[in-house]
Amino acid sequence: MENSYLSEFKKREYFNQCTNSEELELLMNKKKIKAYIGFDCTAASLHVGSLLQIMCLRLLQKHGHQPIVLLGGGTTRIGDPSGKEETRKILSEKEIEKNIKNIEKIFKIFLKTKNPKTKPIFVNNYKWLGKLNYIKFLREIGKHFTINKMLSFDSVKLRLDREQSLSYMEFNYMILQAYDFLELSKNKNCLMQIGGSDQWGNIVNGVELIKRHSSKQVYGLTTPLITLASGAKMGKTEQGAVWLDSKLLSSYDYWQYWRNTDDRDVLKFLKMYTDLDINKIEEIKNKDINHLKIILANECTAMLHGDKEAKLAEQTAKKTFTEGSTGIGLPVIKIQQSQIDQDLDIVNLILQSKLENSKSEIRRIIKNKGVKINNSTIDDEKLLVTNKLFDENKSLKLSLGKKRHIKVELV
RNA sequence: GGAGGGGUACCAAAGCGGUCAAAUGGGGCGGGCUGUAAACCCGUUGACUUCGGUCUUCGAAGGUUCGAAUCCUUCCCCCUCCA
Repeated sequence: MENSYLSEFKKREYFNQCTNSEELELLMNKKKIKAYIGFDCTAASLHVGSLLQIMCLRLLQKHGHQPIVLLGGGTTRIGDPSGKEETRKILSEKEIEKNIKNIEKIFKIFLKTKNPKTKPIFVNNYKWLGKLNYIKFLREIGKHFTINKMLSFDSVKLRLDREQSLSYMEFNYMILQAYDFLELSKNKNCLMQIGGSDQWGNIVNGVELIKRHSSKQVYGLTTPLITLASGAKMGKTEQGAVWLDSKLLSSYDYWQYWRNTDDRDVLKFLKMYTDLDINKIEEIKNKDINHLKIILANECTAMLHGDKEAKLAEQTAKKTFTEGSTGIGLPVIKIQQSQIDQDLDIVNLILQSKLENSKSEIRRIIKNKGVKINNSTIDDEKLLVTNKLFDENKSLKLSLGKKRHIKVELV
């Protein structure tokens, strides 16, 4: 009992609601089950906002249960109205397929794929939703839903209350998600669906549909919406989304994201986003907070990018922030000698680095003493980049503010 | 269908013929303090610039005017009350 899936789920603060906590606990102690989470494929990759869900799947594996990853090729074609104020844009089939492939790769990093009993099962609901027969669907599935009830769900009610249009297509989303669950319960013997708290309504619908349709008891479990101590939502920064994809966000930047966690969030994040043992976290929780942040950053980065990258990011951070030198793990941009010959100035150099994309903004930062080359403040916005600025390895450190550092290499 | 109120920058919200690239607050960015935290303090916050200016922006399109976010016309959208 002590170390069951659900108890650890709760200890790690993943728990928000469950359709039947006690029964599920008993069931999961008695046997290993399959559980699924559905992921939206609107974007080309996943970001930190989905990480909690991924951690739930990892936890399933840890306790010997098997995760099913539903990549919603079908439902992405519809668009979940939950928590949305407006109709989302609908993607083309091609884009969705591409996104699914990309996202699947991410799961293969986070989830263990060797053990046949716990390796993730990937499913795409387009496989069954794509060939639904409308009349048959209405007769078999539709009869179990009352409009009265559907209208009472927050996702629908909110839109109607605000007199914002909700298309019939979107209105059907919850039925399709319920149908997904039914399909997985029938064909994969899936007994549980996990999701964010905004999915509660959709999940309950599935549980009820399965009960009516197949007289089977299945369960729903939700995680809370994670907000940062600052009040912001998890996963977004001013620079953009915190992607779980090295092509979209470097391991160094990923490490930095965790390293910059608010003091008040550190313990929570250690529990939620690392594999560290709960008891161990309790033991170390009074240690120096900055040390804990480094542990957090290392654990999170290692999980996604590997130990090596995590170590490198740590060393680079140490060199950059503590010693003020240039760490080898800093993101690099390359510039051509010919550009220097053609009088490349500091503003255009920064523009090329993509650290900022407005010349006015760059000039402003220079005026406010925010730009440094090799740790010395630049006060002339017309400064030309010369070979003298580069060291013997033909590189130079460019800094914007205290946190944004980049290495410029001359080729 | 009838009567009002409103759409202003990333968000909220003032302005209601020139001094408006547009008050103020939040957010962001930069600096200071510190611990790559929070809080706090200072600066900054449309784009481009040869730093003289130039261009684009107050729901959309037209119009009046030397001059419009501000006045007029049409259209679109939102809110409140009545039916």
